[in-house]
Amino acid sequence: MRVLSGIQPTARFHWGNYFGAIRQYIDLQTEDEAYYFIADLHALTTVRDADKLRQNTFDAAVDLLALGLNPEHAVMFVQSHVPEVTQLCWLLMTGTPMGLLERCTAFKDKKAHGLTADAGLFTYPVLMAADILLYDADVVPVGKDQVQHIEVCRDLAGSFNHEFGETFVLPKAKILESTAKVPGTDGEKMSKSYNNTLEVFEPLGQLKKKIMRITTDSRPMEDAKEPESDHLFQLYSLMADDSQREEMAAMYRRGGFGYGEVKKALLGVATDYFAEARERREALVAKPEQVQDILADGASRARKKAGEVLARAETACGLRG
RNA sequence: AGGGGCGUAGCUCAAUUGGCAGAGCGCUGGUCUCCAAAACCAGAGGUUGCGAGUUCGAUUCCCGCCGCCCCUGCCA
Repeated sequence: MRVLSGIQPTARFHWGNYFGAIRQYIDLQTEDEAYYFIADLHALTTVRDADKLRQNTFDAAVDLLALGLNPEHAVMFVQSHVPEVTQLCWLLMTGTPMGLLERCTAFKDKKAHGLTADAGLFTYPVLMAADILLYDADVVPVGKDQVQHIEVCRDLAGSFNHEFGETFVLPKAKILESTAKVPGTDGEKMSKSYNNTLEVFEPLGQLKKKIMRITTDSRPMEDAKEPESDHLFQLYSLMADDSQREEMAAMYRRGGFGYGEVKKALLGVATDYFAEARERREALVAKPEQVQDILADGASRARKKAGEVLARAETACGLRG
């Protein structure tokens, strides 16, 4: 079994990213083989600032390592460090029906929002297919919004296999149960595009300000409140242990205490929850060359596998003897 | 490719005949609040797409380029 997952370095990771996806990816790293890459080629479709892209890519690497991604267990690399992916992308693109891409909702959505659609955005699912097929991945953990792209990948791999003979492993999507709802500072789903995020490695002073500004309802302190329906409690539950959660729930039901208290408690558990990761991050930032070494090692391991698969595909379609 | 329209703050848009670049929303800080929200007060934010030209002076006028939208064609 080989698990593969990529993450775009478009912004710093927030709680929604972590509890919704990253944590699960990291938990899967002890599968037989795990490949994790930072999708800088995909990020290039939106991040059009060289320094920013460089910095984002480095930050993503450091953050993932700090959050527990272990290069001993998983192959961790930067997408563009394995140029084979763009070569495979072309092989796949030659057989890709336009209609398949036009049907992808991610593309339709962006276009509907008036964003300029360039060819890179349009062919994004093909690059994603190359990402997956290049490493013979069996399992791709994704949120449900990405399931369609996995289907595209299977379609492309299937038709290539049909035309040129068995070449690619057909991957399966592993749909990540969104076990926990992660609301943002306005109570809506936490998302960069809603500008309501709390970042995992936010400076603590800033985190405090953001938490204190989380929107609440206007009920007075005295009222008893139902904890499950409150987004402050939902956030608290993500990071509190069982006894803390019970205690907080009891406080809600009893009434007589206010949201200000909950926010302070939330800041407390959030600080504790990510404290070790923060320390690890500090240590890594102090030694950037160590991070680069990890990425270089990951790239060379990834390229070994990628070279095999690309050669197989090139032979199948007649590009090499 | 030809014709037309557009390009100004993060967003939507103003700016008289060519005369100190503005408003709303958003953002930041403050008052208030258990914390917020609302309300009120204050503040930050700009190479006016890029480049050249005319002019004492260009967001405004002329020329070139780039990008986006519409119409009409052309090619495969």
